[in-house]
Amino acid sequence: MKLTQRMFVTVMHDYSTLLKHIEPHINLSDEERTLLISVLKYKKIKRKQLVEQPGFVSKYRTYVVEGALRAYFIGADEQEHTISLAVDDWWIGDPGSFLFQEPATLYIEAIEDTTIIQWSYESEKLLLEKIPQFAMVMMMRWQRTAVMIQRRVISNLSLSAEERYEEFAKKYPVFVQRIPLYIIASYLGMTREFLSKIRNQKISSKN
Amino acid sequence: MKLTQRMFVTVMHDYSTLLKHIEPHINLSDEERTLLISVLKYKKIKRKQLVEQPGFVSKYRTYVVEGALRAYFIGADEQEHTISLAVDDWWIGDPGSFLFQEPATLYIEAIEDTTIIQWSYESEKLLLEKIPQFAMVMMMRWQRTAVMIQRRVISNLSLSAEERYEEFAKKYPVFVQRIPLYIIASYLGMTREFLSKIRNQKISSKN
DNA sequence: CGAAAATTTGACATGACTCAACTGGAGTGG
DNA sequence: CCACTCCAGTTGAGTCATGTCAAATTTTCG
Repeated sequence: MKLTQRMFVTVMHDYSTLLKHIEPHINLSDEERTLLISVLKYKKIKRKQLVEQPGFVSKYRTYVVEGALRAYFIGADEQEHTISLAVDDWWIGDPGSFLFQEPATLYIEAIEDTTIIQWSYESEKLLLEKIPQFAMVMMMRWQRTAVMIQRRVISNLSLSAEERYEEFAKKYPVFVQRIPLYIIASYLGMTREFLSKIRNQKISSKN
Repeated sequence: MKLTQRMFVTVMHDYSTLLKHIEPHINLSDEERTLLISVLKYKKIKRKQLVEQPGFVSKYRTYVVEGALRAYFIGADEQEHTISLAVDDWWIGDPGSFLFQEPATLYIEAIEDTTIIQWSYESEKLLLEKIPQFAMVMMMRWQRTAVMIQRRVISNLSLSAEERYEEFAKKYPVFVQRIPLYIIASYLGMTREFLSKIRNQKISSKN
């Protein structure tokens, strides 16, 4: 009985989703998998709680097992602007702060109660050193990330508020269900009021 | 005399800027440097000439030795939107097309007569295979790229047209000198006319 | 259940766009 | 070396998409 309890504490966290995320791109030896897992930290975050905030250096990469987080900042206009959203099986963070180990500019906040897995800056160095293919996986990830962010720039440049919302709703139906309107509006670069009007126009014009 | 001529043709291209770009992050053995150089292609591009265009798969990474290129697309609004600009010692491309080897959506066009260095998709695979630290360098590059693009999203979300221009002019004085106004406007997400007005207002208000 | 947070709605304001006409180079060819 | 065209930039008048503000309503959650 004691044994099972200890097992629960030290082993029972479920890293399978994260491993499924990484393993298709890489063949981990048993040692390597053990190293990777040894470095992971499992955390539970309550709704509204902050994972990072401006002024503090970002020490961890954050992978969302389940729940929802957002990254936002407060601009000179004193408005919140949402930079990124992450639900189950996505990553989120303040990449500039982590990369250069300088104070963050973003808040990372839980939109729902959320469970995350993290690894530290030092651990990432270790992983890059000890697992030859790890850099490759990360490279692919960052490249895809860059492509995604660039797509967002493209929408911002060429689409109207209504078109941006439509594209968003089509691309991320999950977000439309789970993320409050005012956050979506701040992600799309429009006011809550205007997004509200867009939504209701759509409904009424469907009759 | 014959010998010098051959040397000119096969050896004389100046890869030093590119190597300076890469080598701080990596210790290349002589073999590795030879491999890298063997894979590079040196090209001269005339003003207005296209390096890539929509519908064609992007086969090369492009590094600008000197000159200026831009990446743009034509939106549903039939307007040109500039996605990225590159002058001396920068990279440019359609990363989505290269990564997934699917048809490009972007035009890459020379703004001035330009010299570039390229390597192919296959070569990149080779470099990743043969040069252990190459993935690491690329990872860092893509990570920095992602951070940069994200900064642009931040400006788009939180700044007015005038503020965006001011930030741009401060950050990239080179571009203000060398890139025509209508391209800068399309990069910043505003019309040529409006940017023209912003510029002239600024001058007149300085008296 | 009650307070706080999120959303909706309407009237009004404005930043940025559209259109159209004009100006001033920069090539280009005779 | 002029004449011509073409492309980039400028300017102004009118318009439209989106923002602002404020109040009413609905939803959420402790």
